Amino acid sequence: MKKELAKTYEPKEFEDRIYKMWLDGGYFKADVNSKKPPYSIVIPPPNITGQLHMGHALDNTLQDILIRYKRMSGFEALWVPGTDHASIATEAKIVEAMRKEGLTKDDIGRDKFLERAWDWRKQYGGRIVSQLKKLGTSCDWSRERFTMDEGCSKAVKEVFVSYYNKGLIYRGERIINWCPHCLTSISNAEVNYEDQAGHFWHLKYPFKDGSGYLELATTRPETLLGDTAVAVNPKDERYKDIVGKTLILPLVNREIPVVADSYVAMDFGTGVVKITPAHDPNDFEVGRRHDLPVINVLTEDAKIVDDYPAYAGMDRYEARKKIVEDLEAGGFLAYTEEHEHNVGTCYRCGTTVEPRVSLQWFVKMADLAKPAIKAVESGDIKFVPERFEKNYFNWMNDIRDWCISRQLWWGHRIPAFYCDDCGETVVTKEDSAVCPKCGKPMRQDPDTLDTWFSSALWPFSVMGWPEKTPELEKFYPTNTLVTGYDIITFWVSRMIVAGMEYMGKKPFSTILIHGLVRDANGLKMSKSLGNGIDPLEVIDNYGADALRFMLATGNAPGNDMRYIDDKVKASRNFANKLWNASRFIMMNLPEDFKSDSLPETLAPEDKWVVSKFNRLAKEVNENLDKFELGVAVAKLYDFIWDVFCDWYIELTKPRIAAGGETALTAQHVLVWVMKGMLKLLHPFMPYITEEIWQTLTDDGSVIMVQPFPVYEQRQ
RNA sequence: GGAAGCUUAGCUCAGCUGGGAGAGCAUCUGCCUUACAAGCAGAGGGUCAUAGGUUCGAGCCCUAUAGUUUCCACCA
Repeated sequence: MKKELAKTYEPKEFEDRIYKMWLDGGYFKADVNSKKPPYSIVIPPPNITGQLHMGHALDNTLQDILIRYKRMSGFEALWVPGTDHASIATEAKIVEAMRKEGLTKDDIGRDKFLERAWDWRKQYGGRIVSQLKKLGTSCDWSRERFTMDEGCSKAVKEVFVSYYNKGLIYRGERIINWCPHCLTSISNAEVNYEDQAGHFWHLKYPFKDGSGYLELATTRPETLLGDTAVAVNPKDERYKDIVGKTLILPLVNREIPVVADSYVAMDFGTGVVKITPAHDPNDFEVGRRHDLPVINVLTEDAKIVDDYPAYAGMDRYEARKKIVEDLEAGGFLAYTEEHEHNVGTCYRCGTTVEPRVSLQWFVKMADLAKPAIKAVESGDIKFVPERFEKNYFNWMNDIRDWCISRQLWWGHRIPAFYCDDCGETVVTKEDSAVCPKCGKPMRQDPDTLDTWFSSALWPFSVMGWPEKTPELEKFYPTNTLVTGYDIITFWVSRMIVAGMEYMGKKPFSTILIHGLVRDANGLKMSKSLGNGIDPLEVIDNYGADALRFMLATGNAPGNDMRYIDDKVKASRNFANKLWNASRFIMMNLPEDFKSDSLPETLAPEDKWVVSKFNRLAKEVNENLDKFELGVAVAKLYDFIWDVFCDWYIELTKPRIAAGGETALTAQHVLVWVMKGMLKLLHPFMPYITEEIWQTLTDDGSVIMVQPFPVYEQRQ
């Protein structure tokens, strides 16, 4: 007696059971010694602070479809999972938790802080992993990695030291983006610009010789305190005579020169710019060209420094208000106009960033970028869809040096050591250093590295680099990277750079780019809007298969999609249809039915459905090979519902009722096509196909390791 | 300032290298027909944004325009 399928499709009844069966069976594990051709994917590591959201669900569904397809198609398929330590995000969580206890970082010190952070990671870092499992992801969990585990940390040190020795990393005093809330530097990739309504204050700076005023405009009057010059364009006839004259800085009474610099646009504002080298990137450059002093007027949390008693301790906006009042009172304010301008904000916390001069570590990008650009230009690495190449080239061709030091404790500590006695610097993989000049113990740089520094090494650090491992040998370069377009500059570009530099090989062949999952109104899902849909809730309501199917349907690579509940419902209904079709077949099979192949003689409708199926199998393979997952899934839907259920099954009913030879033939064809459909559908809907397969075959076989149908021609 | 995407049925979207205008949901009609009402049979509904062009033939290729979204750069 065959096993029976439950009367109704209840995914909750079997999804967890099946996932456990796969895990216990070791079906997700990849074998480095396999003779099969390799196919590998490394997961974009989710933040340990994260909870599974729709973006993860989409990203990982696509990866799982590919990896299951390849695994069934005879490849040794490896999908390496892992998580990212997410330095800023995690540190912010810990700091916030401590704040509730009335503690600060300085109160408890670095070691205790890190203890807390690791505890936190132990407690919550696995959360997202177990959530990923609910989706049905067939990652090789025995190879799970963490960007701060021993191996990845070793890779980070190795790269840092080697970059340094090659002269590709330097430390220098530069103007960087500073987040006054996170209290750390951030790279220019981590700054988001947004339009904000503001003002344009026209100020009058008096000449020292009493010959009147020079009018200029600014959006940030509070930085006036740090002005060390005023600039005009050298070609500007209006101001030819005043270059070289001296002005008296209002409120401060500092003497500052008028300099000529081509950076100044003649047709904007009054054609006169106040120069504040410490608080504006362009002014910083002008200052360097004219050898101007750099006067910092803001503290790290963006308050006025003590040097200006009238404003000391005020935050930048408070100071702005007061300074404008004082300027007006002193007769230095000509007039004010409304002005919309772009303001940089921290991508983590949204605080307006403050350009700040400080000592930081940088990676020199220009030379490193060249092979990375070439790898894409030559077609060695392909973006799907292709148009995202432009995005990439745009960023890479105009690449700036990458500020990699962060004033944070959670992360990879910079392996640089300083001698307080003689100022010597040593960069080493060792945990401590002794000054080679004066023999004294050295002090390690307190800063940590940008999170993306370790992520950039991910494709090879997870495979054991810098050791020479069989994993690298077998599975590097990886085949496909699946990620969102929002992360091309942060992550994709830097992985290509690191891969080319350290492996001498691209990190992956194809980059499959997907879009965002938006809410039903087309808005970005976000915590602050509260419009996020929890994938776990959806799975609870409709099953993981329905969610996966929905995410793969009606969506072309690189395009955003909307989450609409009805779409999941439609997917669930489809699963239900398949469920019932298989029930129909099973309840109409004879007791001792055995079937491995098609009968010799087929009725016309049998031939028709078989030929339709073969064509489907061929096309699904082709579509998957071209990453047209949405097209493949639509064809499966159409075949299963329309061709198979609505037509073929209906045609078999009278034959089954008639019994005899014609019934037996129909039964064989029904089973043969059903098994083929299940296999084709398995990468998309792994649970239901496994459940039906095991009930139908009842021989202990597992669908996830069955050969994927290619073009099953009858002999 | 530079670049890209999108505009197809009431709604959400597919449509691969140019030759049939499609799906789901919604609407309307009739069905609880023992696989499935999470369903079945059927119906209505589109100058494929606009204007030109290439072609035997254009939703698809080219040019321009409009609306919309996004990315990059950033001028005080």
